[in-house]
Amino acid sequence: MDQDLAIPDSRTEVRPRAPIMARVGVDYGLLPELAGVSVKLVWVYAHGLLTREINDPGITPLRYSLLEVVGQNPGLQQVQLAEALALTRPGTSVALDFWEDRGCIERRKLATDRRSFGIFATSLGMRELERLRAVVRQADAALMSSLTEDEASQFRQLLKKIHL
Amino acid sequence: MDQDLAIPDSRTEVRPRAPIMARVGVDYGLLPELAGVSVKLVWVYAHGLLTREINDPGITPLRYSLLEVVGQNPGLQQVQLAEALALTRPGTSVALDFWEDRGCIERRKLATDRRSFGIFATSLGMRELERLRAVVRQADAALMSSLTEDEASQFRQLLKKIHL
DNA sequence: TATTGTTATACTCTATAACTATA
DNA sequence: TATAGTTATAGAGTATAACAATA
Repeated sequence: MDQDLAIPDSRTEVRPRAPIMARVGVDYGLLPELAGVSVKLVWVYAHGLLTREINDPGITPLRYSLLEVVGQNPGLQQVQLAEALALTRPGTSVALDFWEDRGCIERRKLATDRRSFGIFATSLGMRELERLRAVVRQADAALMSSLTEDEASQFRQLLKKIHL
Repeated sequence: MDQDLAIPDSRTEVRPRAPIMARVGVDYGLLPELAGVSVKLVWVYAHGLLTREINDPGITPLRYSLLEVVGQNPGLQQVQLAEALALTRPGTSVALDFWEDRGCIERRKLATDRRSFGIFATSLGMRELERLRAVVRQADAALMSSLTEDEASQFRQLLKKIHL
């Protein structure tokens, strides 16, 4: 697999469609001053890195997040998963179908309320989750690779100060 | 307009669908450690803030960016605009149609190459751009409102170090 | 009557393909 | 033959609406 060491010079390939804003002859006006614009560019970059590192068109970052929460919280109902990840109920259904088709999760009928299920990761699902965690950690490290350790930890703190 | 002073406590209304990750009883596992996850949450927050501040469903952040570049670079061709903003040519066409319908830009036939146009902001377009700049600056300030001045400037620097 | 989950449907973005008019 | 721009079309992703089963 040639993606394992593809951290250093791969930024241009990995950024599929994002403006560069260091282009000769184009004046971006206010845009480079806006934090929001930089946030978007970083997000596009991060999403591209992760998508490439995962290397499986079916597994989106969001679907990985779902598997992560299922693995960490065995037996949650679909409504609870939907709320935890800010998904709609139909979206949750479809995403769980995806993981169920891959044998990674199972829906177990609840004895107490036969309308709903408890969602559990299978042992295959737990192995898949472990595999994805390594991949995701690597993509996140690649995202931070232009920062020092101190800068990266500052960056994480500042991000949380904004969204928490 | 009640949105003018809606900076302080409006975060929950402004964040339409983003997980909170400080929920009791749900373990998010690896997710809170990932910078990429925080970047996405901040982006969703920023997009929501800006969309609400603009308060016009037609004017997306991307369309504002286009008007900004047109205003700063009179006479660019559509292919150049497309490249500068990493848009497809069809996407550029449609976005320019939007601003042309609003009387904000005009396509002027080039004498040198009758296939293409020079794109210019009209005087109405320049006024609209000025109006939007104020709105966008305000949304960006709101995005940074939980940070001190120093933190905000650090944050901008770190973002650029990642995406530039 | 309200809730869980599913299916059907629609809407937005964005991407590609096909077309025109020029070069 | 290649390029600028447009129009048509198709694919994700995500939203709502309608439905079936159960409470």
